[in-house]
Amino acid sequence: MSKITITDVARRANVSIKTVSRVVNGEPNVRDGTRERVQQAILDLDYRPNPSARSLATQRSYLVALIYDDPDAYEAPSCGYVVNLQQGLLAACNARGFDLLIHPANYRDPKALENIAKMIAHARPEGVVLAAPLSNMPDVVATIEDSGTRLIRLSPGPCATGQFVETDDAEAAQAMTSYLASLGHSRIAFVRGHAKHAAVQLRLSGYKAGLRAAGLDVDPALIVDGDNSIASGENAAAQLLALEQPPTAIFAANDDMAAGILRTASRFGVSVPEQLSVAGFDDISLAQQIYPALTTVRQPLHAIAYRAGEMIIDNVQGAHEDNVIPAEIVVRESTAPLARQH
Amino acid sequence: MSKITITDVARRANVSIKTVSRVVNGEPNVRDGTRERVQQAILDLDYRPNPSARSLATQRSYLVALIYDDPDAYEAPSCGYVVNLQQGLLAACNARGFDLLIHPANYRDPKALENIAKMIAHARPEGVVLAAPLSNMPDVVATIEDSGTRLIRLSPGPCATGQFVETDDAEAAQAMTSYLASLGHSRIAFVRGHAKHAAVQLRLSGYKAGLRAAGLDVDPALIVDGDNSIASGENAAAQLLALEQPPTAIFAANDDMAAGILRTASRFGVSVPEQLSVAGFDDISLAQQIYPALTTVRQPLHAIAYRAGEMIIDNVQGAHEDNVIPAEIVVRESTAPLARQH
DNA sequence: CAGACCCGTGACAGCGCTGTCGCTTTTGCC
DNA sequence: GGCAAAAGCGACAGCGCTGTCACGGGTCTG
Repeated sequence: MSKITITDVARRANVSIKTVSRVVNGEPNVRDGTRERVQQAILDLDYRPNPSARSLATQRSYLVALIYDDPDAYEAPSCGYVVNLQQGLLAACNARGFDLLIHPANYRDPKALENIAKMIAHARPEGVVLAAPLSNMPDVVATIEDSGTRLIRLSPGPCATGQFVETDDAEAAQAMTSYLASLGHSRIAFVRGHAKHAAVQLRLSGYKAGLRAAGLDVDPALIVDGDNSIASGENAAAQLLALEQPPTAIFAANDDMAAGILRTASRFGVSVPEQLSVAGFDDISLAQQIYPALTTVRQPLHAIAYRAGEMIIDNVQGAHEDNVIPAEIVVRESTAPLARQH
Repeated sequence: MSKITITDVARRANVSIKTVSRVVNGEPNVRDGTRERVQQAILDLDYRPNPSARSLATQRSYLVALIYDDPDAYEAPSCGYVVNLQQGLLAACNARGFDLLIHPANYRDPKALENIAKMIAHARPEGVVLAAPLSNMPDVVATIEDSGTRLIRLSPGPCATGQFVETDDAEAAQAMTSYLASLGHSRIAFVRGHAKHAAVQLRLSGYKAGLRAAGLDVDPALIVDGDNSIASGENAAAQLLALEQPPTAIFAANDDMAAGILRTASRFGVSVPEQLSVAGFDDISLAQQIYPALTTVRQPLHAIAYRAGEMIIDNVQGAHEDNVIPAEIVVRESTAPLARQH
């Protein structure tokens, strides 16, 4: 329990506490010799500035809050999303002497907004990073903005105002579709996600763009709805596989649905990837745990969160293109070239 | 940006700031009328005490730190473990006006210990909750104890000293084994986990006790090693299924290995649960996502973490039995009564 | 070489809260 | 009714740090 204060250091280095403060904070106007003397004293005494005292004096909290949808709220929790964001943001915070506050919010809880407001009023973070899907919920956004706290939204979807960091979902979906087409598939189906998640629309249009780029037609029969759950993926696959001309590849707007597709394929006796290629989106941890491991799109969550942290702490505005972090296609076992066996 | 201070409240309620402080902290010796007047003023002004000022004055941080193994360090990240602990601890913290600091530590990083020490010296949490498997690493424990910070270990394994919270792994494993036996299985195999995780030993002895309780013999051929990874589960299952007299049920010491067993069974054309029952341990999110959904043992992680938080914040010692939280068997699709079909 | 200026440093007053102590009422009791 | 004890409340000094300002001495101008 380090009880060493700035006064102890000052005494040992034979300077005033203000000079110690200058050295600690890297302020100018300290002679090199003095600076070294102080630094030595700090080392000798193992002095650590008291964050509370500093906060009180500077009127700053040195805190960043991460608000995300409570994973419990999902049927199939995508903890990986949360943990990756935490790590990225934590990295940005720690590098700058900030601490991270995590705040899971269940948006179906009527008190969620109140809890957010309470947290902000209590801890007074200098900025809030709002993860998807909360990031495109107007009331959540409004609650945070009303508090006067800096807000960075993560993948808020189209028409977003204010500051945000995102991946280009449309581009990523297009790339995946192109990849599928490059494997020889021409009947590529798409399973849409929950309409509430704005990214879903972008993924759909990317899918369409990918088809067009490959010279393929968009067949409405090959586009079916899901709601992001595993179960909805199962249903969608059942619907698609029952088609007169079933697809040879299915691209799902998220990994959970892709997992559902895999399950249905297994039930139908359709082998993946031999008879059917399946691709997902998100690269949740499940993607590499299921069999066959899922080809999917990986969002650079760590990088996104890190960038958001930088924006808050370094108070940068950032050119728009700096805040679009490119996604990456991860090819695993669930996709393969079209077998010419008919 | 609430700039309301205790002085504003005092002025409005016509009392001294000290009395406001008394009301805020629920101290005695305030007349009911005065108390109400102050509370009304607090409400009117929407006053929130400044945590930094309070910390500075009380010499306390109102912080609890959760240190856990960086999920990135795993091949198959068990994010669910981390997220559940976070939530349980957060619940305990928030209920008491505490904040939570999360600190992922990669134990293979040589600077991990240094980082932990740095975090503690910087943020000065009032207590540290150390998650497994870090909780039974002597150097990690020593680092935290050296800092003089209160430490609560989670499932530290046998021979643990100091304060800890755990589930009775042996009892849970015994219960699962008994359950399997009650389904009619007599050839029940066990896949051990990574030797480093102390809980693994307990689970094995629970398995043996379960067999004995059911009047079954322990067959060494049915006990194989794994290392907690999916791949090791695959290998173990391959080994077991190749036996002259293969088991009709396999109980894996964790869910990842159980998932691997499922994969191998699928490759071998052995249907689960019809021809083979499979049980896991941990109830990670994967357990309900794979097909067939896994029968497993659920650690009450939320409750464990909540209890740890209580211990730190309320400074309770706690009778030993209060700190053993019972686990629960979750029956899903991967286990079924033994088919009498030979 | 005088005046203007900058550099390096320290004294001191807060930041918003709690702990201590002392003073004034009220309460309890014979 | 009188007195001790307890209750109710306020003044004030910190907690450890930073911001402001003042001051002495050196450097730069013309």
